[in-house]
Amino acid sequence: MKSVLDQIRPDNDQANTCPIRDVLDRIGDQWSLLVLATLDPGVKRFSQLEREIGDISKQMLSKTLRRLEQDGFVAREVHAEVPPRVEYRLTALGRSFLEPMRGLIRWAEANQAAIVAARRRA
Amino acid sequence: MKSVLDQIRPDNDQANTCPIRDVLDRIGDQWSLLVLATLDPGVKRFSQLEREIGDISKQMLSKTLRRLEQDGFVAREVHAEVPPRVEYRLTALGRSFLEPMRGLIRWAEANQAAIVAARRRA
DNA sequence: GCGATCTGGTCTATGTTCGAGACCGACTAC
DNA sequence: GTAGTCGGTCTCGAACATAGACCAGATCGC
Repeated sequence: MKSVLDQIRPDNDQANTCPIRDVLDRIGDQWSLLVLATLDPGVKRFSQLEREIGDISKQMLSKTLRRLEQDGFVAREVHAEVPPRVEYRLTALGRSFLEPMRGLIRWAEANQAAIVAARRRA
Repeated sequence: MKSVLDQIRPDNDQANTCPIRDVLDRIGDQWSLLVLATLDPGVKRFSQLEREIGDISKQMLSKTLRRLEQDGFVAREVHAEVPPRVEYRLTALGRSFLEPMRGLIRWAEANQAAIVAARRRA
């Protein structure tokens, strides 16, 4: 009778690290998912990500990329040229993460109208 | 050749409201998902949610619940008694949202070890 | 030479958000 | 009268995000 969602609750983590809270605290911020999605088609440079995302600040892009790299979602490759060239790409882990995300995205597309309607009613 | 994930990018929204960004900005915060998950088994009262989640402040619980109610994920029912009794329950929309979430949660469970390992390596 | 330009960032000042915890009304139990 | 219950709200300081200036180091036009 235990729901998968039970796993999300804090009393379920022996070592003070509930997997879902851990993962979602890093992914669920304003930008991480957006960066991952933008990186989905292939390798991109810093300024390319900046342009494509549009409304992210350099600082947040930098910070987000560094954390995603730390966590093994993206790989960073520096080319020692002038001007410098830095490339970012998804790792296998990053790509595998986007799989379940697509389900959520489909849900969002299908149900946004309902949410907007509820918002208007309220 | 268009990825579903393309939908996430800002240049895809005519009316400045990309469905996925819209939905995830509200759901992807620290607490919303946690509240929804806690509400999954059934009706709960305010202080019950507070106790079960544990590390949420009253303010954030209140704010999160109000936004989830606004967006049509949860329903709020006040019983005019003393002391007051307020019950929260998932709506059909809220329940349907948890479906795709389960995929993400399974991914988190399966891959957290890899993330922790990457973090240690970095 | 002299400046403008390119890149991938960092630094700083300002604004927004968050958690802790005090406080509240209305009523009950002692 | 004093304390406790419940579902919140208010205030305060701390943490965090944002915009935008700034940087090095090399190359380009003139």
